[in-house]
Amino acid sequence: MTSPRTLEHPETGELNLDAVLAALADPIRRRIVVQLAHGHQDQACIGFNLPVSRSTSTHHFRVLRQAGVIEQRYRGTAILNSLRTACLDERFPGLLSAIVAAEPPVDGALPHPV
Amino acid sequence: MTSPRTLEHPETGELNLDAVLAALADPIRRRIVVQLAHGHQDQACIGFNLPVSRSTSTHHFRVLRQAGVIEQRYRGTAILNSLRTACLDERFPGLLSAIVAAEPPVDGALPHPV
DNA sequence: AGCGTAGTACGATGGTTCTCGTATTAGCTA
DNA sequence: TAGCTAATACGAGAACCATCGTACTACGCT
Repeated sequence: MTSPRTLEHPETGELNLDAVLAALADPIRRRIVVQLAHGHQDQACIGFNLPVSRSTSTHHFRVLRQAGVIEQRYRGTAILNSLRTACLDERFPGLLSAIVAAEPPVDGALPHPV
Repeated sequence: MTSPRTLEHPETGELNLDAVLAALADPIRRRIVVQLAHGHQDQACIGFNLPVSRSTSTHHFRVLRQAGVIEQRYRGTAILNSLRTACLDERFPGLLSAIVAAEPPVDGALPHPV
């Protein structure tokens, strides 16, 4: 039996405003965040229907995770993504909600409604 | 008499979250914004005591202006900078204050106190 | 074992950004 | 006019970033 795969996440106290803002400055990454904020917690990467290739998608999810914006955990072959709302709000109160509120909900994100 | 120099600013309705977040993702630019927010409105570029060369400083102020974060207007040979607080709050409510609040006040920014 | 699915690793490419130094412009003042 | 100050223009270098395709790993299912 091999050890289970793990993913590195910064702790709440390590969250860095530079990294968080840089992560959220990209429209594709903001789209991911908005979808997570609008009730699509624990969705696999592939469910976000992003307009980029799989490898680029991996890249964007990794940037969000390393900045501490999302949490990713394995589940079978997939990865479940969730927003680190509480951590972000502790370190940078109001930031996430301001950005999510400024962004319109994503259209056509889910081809087959859940 | 030559026509007075002018500087291009985006209108409130043209403010774009991509550009604003990218502008605020840089620590030097955020330092400028924090100083402006903490009561140093209408300060000339040179008064910010930034740890970069003059040309780099010009670059950062231009990025902030073109993103619509600051307003710049000529006054003699200098440029007076001010935060576009109202515009930003209209388009992206709570964003600016969340970022300013997340950033500690700048130490040693003003070598000779005003 | 074999196959399919979800995601990663790697290398490459093209574009953007941060940084600088030097030369220059605009306005003020002596 | 000459000199000073504040800022810009321009060109260059280095670093970074988004994107892709291909090859690969890990897991679940049949």
